[in-house]
Order: sequence, then C-alpha cells, then structure tokens
Amino acid sequence: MGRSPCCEKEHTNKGAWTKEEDQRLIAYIRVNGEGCWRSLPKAAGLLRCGKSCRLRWMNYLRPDLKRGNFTDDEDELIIRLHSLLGNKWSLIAGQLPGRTDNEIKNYWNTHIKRKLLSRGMDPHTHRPLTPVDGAAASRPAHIAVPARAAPPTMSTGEPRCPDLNLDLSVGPPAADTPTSHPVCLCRHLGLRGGAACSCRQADSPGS
DNA sequence: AATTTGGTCAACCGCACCACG
DNA sequence: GCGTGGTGCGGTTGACCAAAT
Repeated sequence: MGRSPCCEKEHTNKGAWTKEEDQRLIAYIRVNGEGCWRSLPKAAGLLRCGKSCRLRWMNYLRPDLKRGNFTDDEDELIIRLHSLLGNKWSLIAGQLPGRTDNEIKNYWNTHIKRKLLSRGMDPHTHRPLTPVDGAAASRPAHIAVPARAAPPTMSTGEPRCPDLNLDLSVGPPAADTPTSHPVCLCRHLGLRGGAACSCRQADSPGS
C-alpha cells in the first residue's frame, strides 16, 4: 500500500559506525559532495541506509563541526532561542555555528533542562514553575518573573524575546566563521524555494 | 571488587514537507 | 491538481561510561 521504505533494512548495517565506514563516507563526499543520500550508500560501497549516512555526516563527520563543551554564552543563547522558537532544534542550531541540532537537542535534554529547573523555571514554557509544582513557592527572590515570557507557541508570530536580535535573513551571528554554512531561516519558516528566498544558490552546492 | 544507578550521546524511527513528473 | 520520491526534522531509544553504593 504505502510508499516503499527509505531503504532495504535487511541488507543494511545498523548501530555504531566503524572507522572504515566513516572513512568511506568522508572520502565519497569529498569527491562527490553532499546530496543524493538515497543512492550514496551504494555508490560509496556502504551497507547503510541513506538517512543513516546523512545523519552520520551531519552530526559527526562534517569538517566544520565544533566538538567539545558548550560555553556559557552558547548556553544562554540556546535558552533564549528555545524560549523564542520552541523545540525547533534545527533553527536553533542554525544560530550556533558548528553545532548540530542533534547535539543541541541532547544538550538541552541533559543539561539545560536541569539548569532551568534549578532556577525554578519551566523548561517548556520558560515561565516560573507554578505553585502546583511546589517549586515556585520556594523560588528565590532574585529570580524575576519574566512578564513577556510566553509558552513556546509558534502561532502568534510575536517575538517572545524582543531584545533578542535575530536577523532571520542572514547567517549565524558569528561572522568570523568562514567555514560555517550560511543559514537561511526562511527555509525553516516555510519559505523554502519561495520567491522571498534568496538563498537557493548558496543553500547547498550538491542539491 | 562487584553491582547498581544515573548521565550522556550516537543513532534510529516515523512523520512532514517539498520538488518533480 | 495529484501522486511519488527524496530529504530534513523532532522524538525516542539504547549502548556506553563514570560515579555511587
């Protein structure tokens, strides 16, 4: 009935990638560039699903990735972007050069959630925890109630952090990262391929 | 020293969107 | 306008490791 699966699961490897698989993928993309993920595994001699190859490349093998701990600045930026965008990890990642959506998502779930809870903030709404939670009652006095904080809904289109300067038409704020890909938020905002989008050429050379 | 528990992160899965014929 | 294929995204899982008991 429906569409065929993205790949033949019976003849594909799963689980952790080996060094050899990594090398094959890197070598292939160096020569042929990104794109055509569906046919890439066969062409590269990999027994992997195309999606798996893409994920491995995007989240781990890309040369412009910044590995290592998040800085306090990045922490705060993620928190503010999340309050504005919600769980739009790819959008948030677009504002953090060298970071991937998967990395940020993991970091959020493991570190920042706890950080916000310790501040007496609800990680979902970015509002102070309600008395029902039993935490707000004990909220320290120095934690101000943000009057403009609102649930992370995307429907109003109203910025929840007016002081956060998000230029939606340009790349990441860090201009000194020549290796990072330019980020076009119009793509994420549903304008992909639209007339308003001027990023098609720069988007990706392979696609 | 052995076992348990909790944290971290790479990877998978399913769905949604877009481009194209 | 519709159906299909390809790609990207967000949620979830599970393996691995370190700290605690």
